[in-house]
Amino acid sequence: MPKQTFFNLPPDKREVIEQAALDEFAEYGFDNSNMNRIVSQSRIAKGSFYQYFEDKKDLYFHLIDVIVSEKMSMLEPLISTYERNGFSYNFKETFRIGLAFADSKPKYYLLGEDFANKQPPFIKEFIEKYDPLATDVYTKMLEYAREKDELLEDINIPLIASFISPLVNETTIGLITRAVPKEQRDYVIGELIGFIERAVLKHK
Amino acid sequence: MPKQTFFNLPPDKREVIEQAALDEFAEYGFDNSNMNRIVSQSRIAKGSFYQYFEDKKDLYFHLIDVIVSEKMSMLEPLISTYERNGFSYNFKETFRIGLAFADSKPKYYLLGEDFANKQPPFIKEFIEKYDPLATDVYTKMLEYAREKDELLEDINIPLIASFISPLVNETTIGLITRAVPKEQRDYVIGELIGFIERAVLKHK
DNA sequence: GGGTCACATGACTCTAAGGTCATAACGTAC
DNA sequence: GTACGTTATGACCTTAGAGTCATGTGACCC
Repeated sequence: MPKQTFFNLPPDKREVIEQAALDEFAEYGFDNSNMNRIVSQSRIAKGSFYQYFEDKKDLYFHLIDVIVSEKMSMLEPLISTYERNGFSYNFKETFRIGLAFADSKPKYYLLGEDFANKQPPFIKEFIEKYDPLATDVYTKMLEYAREKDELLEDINIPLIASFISPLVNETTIGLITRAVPKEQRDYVIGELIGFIERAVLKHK
Repeated sequence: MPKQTFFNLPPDKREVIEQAALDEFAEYGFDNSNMNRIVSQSRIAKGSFYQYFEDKKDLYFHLIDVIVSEKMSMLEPLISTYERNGFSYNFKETFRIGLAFADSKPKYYLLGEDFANKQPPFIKEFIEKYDPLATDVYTKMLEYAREKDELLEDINIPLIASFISPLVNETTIGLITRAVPKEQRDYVIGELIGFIERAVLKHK
């Protein structure tokens, strides 16, 4: 939590600081962010900063709070009508609003996704090198399925492969890091497979 | 690329170094890893290390190379039979092998997912705080769909919500960071929605 | 047994960057 | 206009940790 001093500041000054921090974190991620840059962008002295916040982490968490609550307040009106509408509508609208939010504040999104994501410079090389490998496997799989006429008609193979890839990755990581026991794990895998099959295969 | 010196080393010495580096990166991630720990775990002098590798990054990339090629060599026999088998079999087997790989070398996986992932200490607090929010939205959506009898019978709502969440996130990030133009974007979103709907909704 | 080459060593250097502190400026009250 | 609380300042401190270098060791050759 920022110190009281921060909340005593005139709003526009606060915003300048938040904006500078946002720019920094969105560009460099937490680990590679730099307090000197943040402070000079904010046009405040370093000492001042430490009168507002405990430390760098405090600032970061504060930003996340701001972002999450802004996003939630954009979504809330819709969420409160979920009950009245069909799944497709709800999903589409939620996605649309989420995307609109991300568009209007791309940096918010980048920051919010920082951990789930990559810091700039050298990670890029990396992604470019290895990412294709992962989706390639699914692409192949889908192509053969098409040859065998198992696939639904208008499946865009590379695109769908790019959907499957993170799904499988996240699930795998979840299973490993949470040390899910064997049976439960088989269950999760079964569900995931069912999920994907329903989405891409013809129904018998 | 590691220097020639590294490849001249007796294999077991090389492996000790690789193992130490792996442990370190898997536990701390690249940014928070520490050369002194790696070096002392490897039981070599720091100076020696820098006779083997250009720098820390060089080591990291080397490990990734090792991992990717090991994983690929585990998958290759299967991939070469994709053509002969059905999608379900291919998918299941690929997943199974991937998971077996991850299980046998959990650290490989953690390292490979490092960027796509979170470093230990303080990120955990974070995830615990905010992650539920995201899947919650989908959970709600699915619950209402069930009430309306739109949902397929044996959908495990929280689990499926946990599948949807990374899917949407990754796609959103992709759209934003790659600055995909409007029409193409609508197309991607449409495909994603179709994908999910086929996987969770009853067919009309 | 000395010369050469490849590898080994760890104390040391160097720098980046987070965080501090003594002091100044400002505002409000009396 | 003096006193007190609050906010501002930036030079400075401190530490962590990546990377270096001068020197040592040992294998092999002639």
